[in-house]
Order: sequence, then C-alpha cells, then structure tokens
Amino acid sequence: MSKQTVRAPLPLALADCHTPLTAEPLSADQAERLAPSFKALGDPIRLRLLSLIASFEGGEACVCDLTDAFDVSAPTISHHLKVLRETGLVASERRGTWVYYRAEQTALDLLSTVLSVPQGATA
Amino acid sequence: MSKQTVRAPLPLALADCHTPLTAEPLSADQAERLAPSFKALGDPIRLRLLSLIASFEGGEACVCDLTDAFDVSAPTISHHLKVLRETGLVASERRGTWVYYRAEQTALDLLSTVLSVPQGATA
DNA sequence: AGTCAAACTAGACGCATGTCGAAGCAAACC
DNA sequence: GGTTTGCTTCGACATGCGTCTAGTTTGACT
Repeated sequence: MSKQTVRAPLPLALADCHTPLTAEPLSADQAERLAPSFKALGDPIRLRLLSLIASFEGGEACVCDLTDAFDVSAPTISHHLKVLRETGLVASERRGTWVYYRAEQTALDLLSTVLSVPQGATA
Repeated sequence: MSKQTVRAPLPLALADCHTPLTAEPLSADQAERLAPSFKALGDPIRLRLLSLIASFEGGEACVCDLTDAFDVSAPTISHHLKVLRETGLVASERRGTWVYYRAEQTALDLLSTVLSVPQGATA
C-alpha cells in the first residue's frame, strides 16, 4: 500500500459537463457538480499552488517546493492541497520521503470548456 | 441618471491575466485578482444564473425570469446577481420596471483562457 | 396623490472556510 | 531502536458567506 497514487474521491464528478455554460442552461445537477471545482479555484493561494505545480519542471512539484513560496504555515498549504485534490484538480503521489503533486490537465480543460464561448457568438 | 448600464466596480481587474495558469506561475497579485471571479462561479445558484442569463433569448434576462427558476427567495437571487455583477461576470441595465442582466463574454473568455491548456502540452 | 409591482438594501442567523499550533504518521538515516 | 525530516490530521478560533424576513426604493399606471 505504498507508492500509490492518491486519486480524487470524485474524479469524474464533472463527467457530462462538456458544453459551454453559455450555450444552454446548466441543470441544477450539473451546477452542483461544477461549483466545487470553481470554488476550489476561488482562493488566491490555491490558484498560485495550482499554477506553481503545473508550471514546475516535469509538471510536478514536491510539497517542500511549494511551502516556501507562501507566507502561510505548512498545515495551511496542506489544507489547500487537499481541497485541490478532492476536487480532482491535482493528484498526489508519495515517493520516498516526499509527496509530489501534479495538475490534472483534463479537469482544467473541462472547466475551460465550460467557460468558453461557443462557436458563432455575437460577443 | 436613469436607463444607465451599471458596470462592475472593477471591470478590468483581470486585465493582464491572459496566459494559461499552467504556462507560468501566477503572481500573488494576479492570483488575488483572479480568485474573486472563480469564487463567484463557485456557487451552484450563481453558475445556473449565469448560464440562464447567457442562454436566454437575446442574451439577456429580466430578474423576474430568473427568480422563478430557483427555490430561494428573491433577495437571495438579488444577492447572487450582485456578486456576479461586482466581479464583472454580468452587467445589468434597468429598463422601466424591469432590470435586465446579460453575461460579460469577455470576462468569461478570459477565465477560460486562464484555465486552458497551452500549445504543445504533453498531457 | 395613491397604489401596485419589481428589485434592492439592511440586519440577523447559522454554517462553512481559512488559519494556526500541537500532535500524529511515514519514511529515511544513524 | 532512536531520531530527524516531510507532510498530514486534529482541534480551536475568527471571519466569511448564503439565506431569510422586513423594510426601502424605483418606476408605472390610475
């Protein structure tokens, strides 16, 4: 039970939300599943964490690399990483002493699509 | 002072955040300005409101059209619309008795870009 | 003026969330 | 085994946020 990738509890919660939000009204159900992801992005520290992780060399970053970049305590960083993990925006894996996080491009791409302008928009 | 479009207090708060979040680390300042927009999208009712408004005929919706679609009180809808307005995601205009809201495609597009995958991503 | 309807504001209430210090776990190293 | 280092969990605290009822404003129509 070591060296196992920790997946988000609800990795496919966003499954059938592929169409832009502006194209047709979101169902209550879809909104309920999309909102937590956006809420997770709604904190400056989490945004920077995600950005840092994603733009790190090799696409993944150790927690120790992240902690130093912020003015908050290590438990706080750990908490924010947990939020990002539970919404499927990042995945974590322990390798020896260190825990590495990487961004889940698929989830980001899906959220991007939801916010995108559908073809033939009048602006 | 009537029939005037009410603009968001900080319409250009997102001005220089055009690059994907995964391309390079977000500055603390950029994150601070982006987060409120994502936080605004982090509520199911606000997501549905935005989606409803954007996909309404003519691209705009009267508040009375929106209120009926939800199980919460009118003041609560008003509160959520205010949040969306203050983050620049929607704009409102009073015409006679009614107030019409429309989605700010530019803001949505910017947020979409921030989450998008930059060219040549390894996935 | 008086009235009515649409929308917003004010104030209050309870739950959620960000933060911390202290304690706990896990892996490596002596 | 004992210790150290990296990271997470626990429990507590203050603040923020979603919701409501009640009251206010704005415009239209007699």
